[in-house]
Amino acid sequence: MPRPLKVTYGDQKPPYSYISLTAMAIMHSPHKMLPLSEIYRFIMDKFPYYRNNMQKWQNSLRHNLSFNDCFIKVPRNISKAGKGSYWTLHPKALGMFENGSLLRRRKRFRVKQLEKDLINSDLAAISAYSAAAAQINSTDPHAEWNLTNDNDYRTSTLKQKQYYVEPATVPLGVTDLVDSIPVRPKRAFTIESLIAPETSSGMARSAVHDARSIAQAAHRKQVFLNTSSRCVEAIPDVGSTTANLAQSNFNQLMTAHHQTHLPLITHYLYNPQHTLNTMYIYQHKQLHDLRNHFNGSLSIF
DNA sequence: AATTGTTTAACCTTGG
DNA sequence: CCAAGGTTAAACAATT
Repeated sequence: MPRPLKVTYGDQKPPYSYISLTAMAIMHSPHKMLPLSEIYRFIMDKFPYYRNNMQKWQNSLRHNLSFNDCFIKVPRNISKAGKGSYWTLHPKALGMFENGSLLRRRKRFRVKQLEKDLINSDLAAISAYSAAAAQINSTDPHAEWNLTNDNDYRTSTLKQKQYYVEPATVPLGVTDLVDSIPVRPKRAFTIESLIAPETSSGMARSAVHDARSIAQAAHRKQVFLNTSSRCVEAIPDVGSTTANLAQSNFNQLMTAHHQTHLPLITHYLYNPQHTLNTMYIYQHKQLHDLRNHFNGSLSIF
């Protein structure tokens, strides 16, 4: 769990860009995604400077959210409460400040239009799932999954939520899939940790982790093959590329994944390093509901 | 009506 | 210096 920022700047303008501030807010949140109002709140809580001239800097911040590819807008149909979407970081944008400066990045983070389109189609699909699930069942049997009122970075911890429903209530195989999602090594989004270079032992470990990930991905693939007929049909399209994905051939991944029409799930199947776990969980709940409702047939795909 | 999001455009700042 | 990154302003659409 990210440790709280202890440095205060009083009335001084903190030496962070809006992008940094926003990323900090997101990374400190329990689900690594926040609605706009919570981003505001984080910044104002941590940096008194931003308790003034709110119209001005909030306008700037919104500009940054829209303008920069590193921020992804995640639809919020999971519950009707609240307005606006959630904002999260593009998984590949985490190295944005690797030069150590939180004021100015070495290079703007950009994604190609193709990838943007693919992400957007994912998100649209999530919306569709959410809408369908909401229609199916307005009284949510798994309300504890809702993100509503659970954005508070001050009180929440990651362990507080049982993200995974009890095994008995989950279709066989899917639990395995979810449980095997690798937990990202924790790295607090603080000045110190961002400036600090990766240790050599950390590098070595990540190589090991990489190798293990490939095996895990293969296992997950098998599990998933066993759980969804649609997947059986879809996966052959991408089977030949899976071995290479640890080399992070992301375009290949995205293309393959797009063909499967299984938004985000394939991110995890084939890219164990993927960091949008909150999005996955979000999606998974919808899948779960739909799976139950359609009694396994999942014609919605 | 207020909030949220998108876009354009000018200006300022910084690193190379 | 200058190109790229960052800030600010502003108009406007969309959503609730």
